Amino acid sequence: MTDLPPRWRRRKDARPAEIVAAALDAFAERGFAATRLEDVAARAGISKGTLYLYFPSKEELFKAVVRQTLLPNLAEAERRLATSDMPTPEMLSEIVGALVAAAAGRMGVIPKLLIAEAGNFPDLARFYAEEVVARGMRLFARVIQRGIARGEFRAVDAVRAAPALAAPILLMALWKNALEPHAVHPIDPAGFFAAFIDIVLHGLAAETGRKG
Amino acid sequence: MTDLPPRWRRRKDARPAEIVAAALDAFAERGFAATRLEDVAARAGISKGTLYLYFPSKEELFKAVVRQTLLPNLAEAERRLATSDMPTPEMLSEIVGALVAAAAGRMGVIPKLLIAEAGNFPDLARFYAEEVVARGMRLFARVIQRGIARGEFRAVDAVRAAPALAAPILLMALWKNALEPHAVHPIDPAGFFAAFIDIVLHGLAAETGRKG
DNA sequence: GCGATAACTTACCGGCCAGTCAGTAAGTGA
DNA sequence: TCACTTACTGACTGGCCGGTAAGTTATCGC
Repeated sequence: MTDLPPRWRRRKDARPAEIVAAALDAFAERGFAATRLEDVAARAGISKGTLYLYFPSKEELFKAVVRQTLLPNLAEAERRLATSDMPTPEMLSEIVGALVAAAAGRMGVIPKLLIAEAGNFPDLARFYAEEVVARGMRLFARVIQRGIARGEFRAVDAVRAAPALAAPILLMALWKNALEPHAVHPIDPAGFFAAFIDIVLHGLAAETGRKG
Repeated sequence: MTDLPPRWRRRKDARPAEIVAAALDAFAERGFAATRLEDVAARAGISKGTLYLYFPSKEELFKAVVRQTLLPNLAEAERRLATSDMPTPEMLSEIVGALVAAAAGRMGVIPKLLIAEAGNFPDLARFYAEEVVARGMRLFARVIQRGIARGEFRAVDAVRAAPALAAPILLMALWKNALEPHAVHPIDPAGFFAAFIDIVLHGLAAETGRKG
């Protein structure tokens, strides 16, 4: 008679990742404070009580979302940093291009969340500032240095120029994940990146006999 | 005997501006959702009830904060756009420099608030996207066009390059108003801007007999 | 099958805070 | 100085939501 499918299943292993994914979606839409844990639970196909079996509080869930979304991209960036003999302009273009693309996607909501909640989660803000932003800046500075050392770039101040490479990533992350859904005029990520990298590479290029 | 100062004074004219200023501070620290109207009232030196005499709801107060903080800067930007015969590189440097400086100051919290709350205030988000972002992009595109027309810049795609000029403004606004308070490594706004504008101006400069 | 276990649900609690309103006292003007 | 207006106060409330715990049911070992 009652061979209906069970009302729920035990899936202890899969839950945490599903909850984190659901929470990322929910936070992306409404922000941390405004999303109800009941909504997160519903998106994950569970009840609120179950959520508390896996995460002790809303705050800890938030931290898990940030860490788990960020770490794969951090690892990927590190991997890319691995030695490569390609010319520095191409290398720079590849690294920044990959990050701009990632920022235009799902990962881009993380900066948005962190910026919004920095005041309420100082430890997370410091983690992000040091482990992500500062690390990224060092990476960019090293790439520029490499170009200078190899005679491909002018002798600019690499440390001060590094944020200029981070800026388009941030712009793309926030535009795609906050304003564009409400805007009339879209930005084409590929076109924007092409124009940006064109200017930067021309701007950094070693001079070959011009005014100076 | 009781010549104490009065417990409060009637200051109908001054209240709204004071409340908006207090709210901007409070929102800047904790974000919109997490700030209590009682805190805003205390900062403004009034009671919560008084606040409701001037603003019908927390949402309307938020909108007033955004509009009143933004409009003076918009007007200033428009004014700067006014005809000027200086060379385009200098003009570009002045316009972007002024905006980067403004972003590093008080006005910078507005992008932060809007980005965080875009999902919850679609009309504000659209207003900002169209009236501020899109307008700024058009301004930058026009400046680049001007440089090209006068033979000072290479023939780049002005519309696609425009966001590259907006990016450092955004970076500065969010860095100063969200992450820097929790970070160890500061960014020097002037140094950053100098490096950025150096690269961009070199990158846009008309070619004078080099490889191509 | 048949407990035993633990993954999951549901109903509930308590604190917090936006928003209200009756009352109070600063100002006004005659 | 006194009657009147109104800017302002502050105690209160109603609903919302993070968090909890008692109860229910899938699953697994025997």
